[in-house]
Amino acid sequence: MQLQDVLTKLRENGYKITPQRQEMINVLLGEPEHLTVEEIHSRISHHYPHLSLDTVYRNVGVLARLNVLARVDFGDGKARYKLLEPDGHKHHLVCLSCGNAEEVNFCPLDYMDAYSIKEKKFAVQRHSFEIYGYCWACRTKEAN
Amino acid sequence: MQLQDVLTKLRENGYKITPQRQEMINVLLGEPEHLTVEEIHSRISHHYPHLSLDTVYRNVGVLARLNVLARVDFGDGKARYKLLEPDGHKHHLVCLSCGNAEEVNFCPLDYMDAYSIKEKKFAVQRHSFEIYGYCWACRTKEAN
DNA sequence: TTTAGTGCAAAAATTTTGCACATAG
DNA sequence: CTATGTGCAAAATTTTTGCACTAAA
Repeated sequence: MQLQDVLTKLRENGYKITPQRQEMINVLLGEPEHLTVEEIHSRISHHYPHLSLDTVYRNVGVLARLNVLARVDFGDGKARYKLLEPDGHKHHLVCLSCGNAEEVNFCPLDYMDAYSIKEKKFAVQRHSFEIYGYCWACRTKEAN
Repeated sequence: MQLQDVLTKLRENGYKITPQRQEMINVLLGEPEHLTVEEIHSRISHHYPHLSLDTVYRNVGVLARLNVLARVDFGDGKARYKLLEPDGHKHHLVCLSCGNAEEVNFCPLDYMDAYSIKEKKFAVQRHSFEIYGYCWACRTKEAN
């Protein structure tokens, strides 16, 4: 997900581009880890002291609803956020009978803790994720 | 993940098999959705009134740490839990240079909201998830 | 019999919300 | 100029914890 995509999404949905939001987007761009609200807040307040936690809470909410951020739970009580993977790749439900493929709105990389990958110093290039099974049409056809 | 696997994991780690835990496991077995603590509690307290929320909280914690349950965040403030997919399938970091494949401790199906799949009445048979890139060994070799 | 588990109640922690003022478009 | 956003403070909600008692192994 790129800067322009985020700004466009905000504008298209009637949200304003405030300095606070720009700061948040700047932090999230190019951040490979999932960040808590506090982490986002603290990285900004260094050089931009006039930012409240409340605002960060409100804006991660906005951005998550706009499908800009993935919200993930790593088991401590805090929600964590990361920019979604760029569009332009999709995953599918693939029917083993008719071969039809329906898009699925989920990319594993958005929800995976990148820690193990990073620790192994593995440089990710691409990934595959497909679900195979039988679609409703084929299942009812076969039943006759 | 099957009943026997759960019981074994508990025993092997010195946890006791209490009626409360058995009730919880029964609810989770054969439940395709991710349940909140309250949902688990309420499904049990119908026929087993002597179960406190605290106990459910404690036990989802235990089971998640034992890698029996996946803990997922769907965006409302509540943690949700589901039994992990059965072992016996693994996903990998595959090196595009040397072809080595390292196991990765993450299965997308555990963390995916099954709602869209269910709505489409798609019957899942299997799935693939692999991450491709370059391992550290190959990356340093090439740099020479 | 010993160690772990449970229920109760209270506390902690994160997240949400109401309101008055500020500001982007 | 108008509608949305922000900061502050207070509130709501989920989750955790201390303690005495119970129960599994």
